[in-house]
Amino acid sequence: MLDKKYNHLEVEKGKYENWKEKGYFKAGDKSKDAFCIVIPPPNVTGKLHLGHAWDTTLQDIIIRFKRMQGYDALWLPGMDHAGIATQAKVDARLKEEGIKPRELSREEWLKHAWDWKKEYADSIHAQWAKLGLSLDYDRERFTLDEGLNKAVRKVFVDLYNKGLIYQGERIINWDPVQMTALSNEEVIYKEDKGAFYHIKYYLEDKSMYLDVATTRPETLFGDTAVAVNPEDERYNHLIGKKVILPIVNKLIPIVGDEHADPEFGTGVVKITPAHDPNDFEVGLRHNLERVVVMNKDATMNENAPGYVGLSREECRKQLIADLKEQDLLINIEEMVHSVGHSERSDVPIEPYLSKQWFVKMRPLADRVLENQKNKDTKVNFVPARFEKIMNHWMEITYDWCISRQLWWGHRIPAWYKGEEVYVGMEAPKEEGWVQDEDVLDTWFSSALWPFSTLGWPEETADFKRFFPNNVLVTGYDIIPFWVNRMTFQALEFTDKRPFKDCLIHGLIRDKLGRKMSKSLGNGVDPMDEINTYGADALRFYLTTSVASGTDLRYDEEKVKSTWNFINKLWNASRFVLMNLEDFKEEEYKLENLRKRDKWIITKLNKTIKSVTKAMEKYDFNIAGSEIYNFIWEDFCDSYIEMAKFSSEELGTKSTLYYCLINILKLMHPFMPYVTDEIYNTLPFKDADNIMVNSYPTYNSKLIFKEESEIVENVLSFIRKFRNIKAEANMDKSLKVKLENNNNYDLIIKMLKLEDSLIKEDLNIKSYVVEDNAYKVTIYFEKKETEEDIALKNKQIESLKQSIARRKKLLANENYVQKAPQKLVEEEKEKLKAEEKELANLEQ
RNA sequence: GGGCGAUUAGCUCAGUUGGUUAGAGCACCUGCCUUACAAGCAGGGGGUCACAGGUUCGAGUCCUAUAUCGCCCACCA
Repeated sequence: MLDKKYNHLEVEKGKYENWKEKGYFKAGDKSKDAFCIVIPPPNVTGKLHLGHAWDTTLQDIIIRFKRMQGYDALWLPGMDHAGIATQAKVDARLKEEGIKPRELSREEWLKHAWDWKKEYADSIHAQWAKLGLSLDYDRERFTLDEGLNKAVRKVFVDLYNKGLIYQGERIINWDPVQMTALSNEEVIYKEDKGAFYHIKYYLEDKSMYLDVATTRPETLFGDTAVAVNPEDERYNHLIGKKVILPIVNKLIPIVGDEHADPEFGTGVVKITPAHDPNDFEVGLRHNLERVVVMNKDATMNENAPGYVGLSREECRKQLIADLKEQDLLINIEEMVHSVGHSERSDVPIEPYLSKQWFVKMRPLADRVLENQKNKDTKVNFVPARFEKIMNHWMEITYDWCISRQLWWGHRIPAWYKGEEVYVGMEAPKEEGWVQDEDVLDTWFSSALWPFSTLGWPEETADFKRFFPNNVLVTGYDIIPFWVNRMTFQALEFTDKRPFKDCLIHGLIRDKLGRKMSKSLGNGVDPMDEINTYGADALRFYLTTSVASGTDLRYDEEKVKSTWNFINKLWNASRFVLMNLEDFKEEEYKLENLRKRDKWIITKLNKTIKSVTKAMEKYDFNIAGSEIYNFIWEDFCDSYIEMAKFSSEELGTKSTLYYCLINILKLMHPFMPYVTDEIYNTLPFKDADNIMVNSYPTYNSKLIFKEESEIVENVLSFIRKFRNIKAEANMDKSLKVKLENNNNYDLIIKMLKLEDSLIKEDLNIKSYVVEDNAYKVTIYFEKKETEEDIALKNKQIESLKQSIARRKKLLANENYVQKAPQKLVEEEKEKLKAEEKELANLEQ
């Protein structure tokens, strides 16, 4: 028998290990239809946060649901090496230990990194277990696995051979702390206080100067021109002349270029092709020299004589002082502008001319856009509006910088020998080839995740069976980084979408709507919440509180109230089990049922139908509230109360059993632990474990319309009676007269009316409670007070208003003609009922 | 500058293809220790659905405009 109170710590203890041991999480039954989800691999950089808990629980719910429905459901786990993020953390730890990371050899450093990975992988495994995730660990992958490595190399080589990967000197986003290139997606723009520095660029003959405004004066050493707009009549006559580059005192040309916007700044712009992407383009058009003026750590190099070795910031300060001294500074105009920062190291990125590897995006993106037009092969976003984010990105896309000057990642499969370049799966056999030092962007391997984890490029059984995946679950913030890239890589390499559906959720915020962050200290550790309220409560709260795609404000109070709900389920189960103590399997028959039994069976079947429908559509908040209402209101508050009066009958016992086992199954995907616990205490069961059991199916034979209506009437009558009794503040001395009908007994019992009180010879009539088939006259021995009369008048008034409204509506010919007939009929009936009630009250 | 979302009860959120007296949880008020559960039971109060128009017999829901908040993308010499 269950304990008196639900204790999540007791319930959840040991269960996960048991499930794992029994092999319930393993896929591979070929007699069933396949269903597959791959987990968005968490980074091996830290603890899982509430967002992970939300994301993975959604997947676990889907996979448990599908497994119960009889699919061969594979949920494939794995983790991401998270190149730059992990390297930054490993470096930080080494520094704490007094080791300078860059002074280690690559091999030595990698040893530390793999130690780190192991440590964090262990911790992630422990957290997954706490959450109860039914992952198939036999198929777990890591992005640096040999298999995935092979997939990465194959994709790189193939794209290279197709001309879709190239090496080139471009302006890229440079992180001067991590000293690596970044993709545009890894740059976060922030509003920073800055200034427009207006500097005098004198004409060669010193007859006049141009007012050049810049936010980055320190790049002046790399200026190889100034540009004006050819249409700008203030300056266009100067095109072709030369100006003296301040401080450096070398001559640079004035060029005419569209890039200079006459409306912006002073209309004159300095051109630094090696330190600005737009200037780079201008430089190409005018064949300008590119002068790199900084080192990789963003200190000034030898091209900034007199400033060599200074940091960007120091150089700017010094340069401004020097310009001032030489009367070359006009003024400083303070302003706020947005500056790109590195996502990981949070320092301002430096646009930097550098030789890197790029993916040519246009053809790949076009293929995605084309595919999204075909409803049979497109990725279906849920909610659908998120498709626009992907499509927009595909429309404006630019080439993807994929090389990173890091150690932690997939080494680029390119080898050099003098000027020669070799790109291939393996190193060239001959002597003298040196492999590219760089690694690939983390997202390059993540983009292959839905198929590389299944064994691709080999034609493995798993790949054939489980690809495309059925659904991918992730937050909307990851669409540009990941969903987009998985989509074009899958189309390019498998000719298929990576997954049929893409379920999008939002971000977790704190109670005040702020993002959870370390700096605000408002983060919540899901493991703490699990200890306090249990994984089941956390899971149900996270997945049923908001509609898909919207952010969730985390509110601990609600987790608490979810705990109460589980306690309610727990106690209802206790009641059922107490009544099933001697119940035997052969006695379990849905026969000789009372109306009340048929009513709850009907309700349950309707609930099964609507919950299943909601689950199929990933509407977990709807599924959740459907089950919640069924359990609490229908089953506990109504049925159990009625069942108490017939609990000795086999029909009622069977109904209790039928309801409980189906409730447990409906709840199982959300609350695996507590449902497993209760399922195991049933007197007899239909499977070894609830999670491998069949999901409830709607049975139209168990819809008892007539009996249900009668019970509905009884219940609504009971509600009405209690309502009037409470409103009129009647005490226990009330007397009733009950007229009519079949469920007389049930009503008396439910309302706890004693037979002795039912008399017809009382003298003061107060209220007649009437509801379709039933009628009760309530008498009570005290006289009507003024309050009673006022209340009665109030009721009469509101009834009159309602009647008037209905009459008006029914008098509207348009309504009667155009509205569904059923609605009109209902209106008419309600009107009749109200008129009758009014007549009673006015007696 | 372009796009997306939000705006519903004191708070957090639902609200299916428009169907006519808008729901839940928490909070609040009243009465109950009714042996499954007081972490509960019974009952109750509380909303001109941001705002202004429009379509319709009928609008929280569809259309147009506005406001406030949030997010994404682009630009920012």
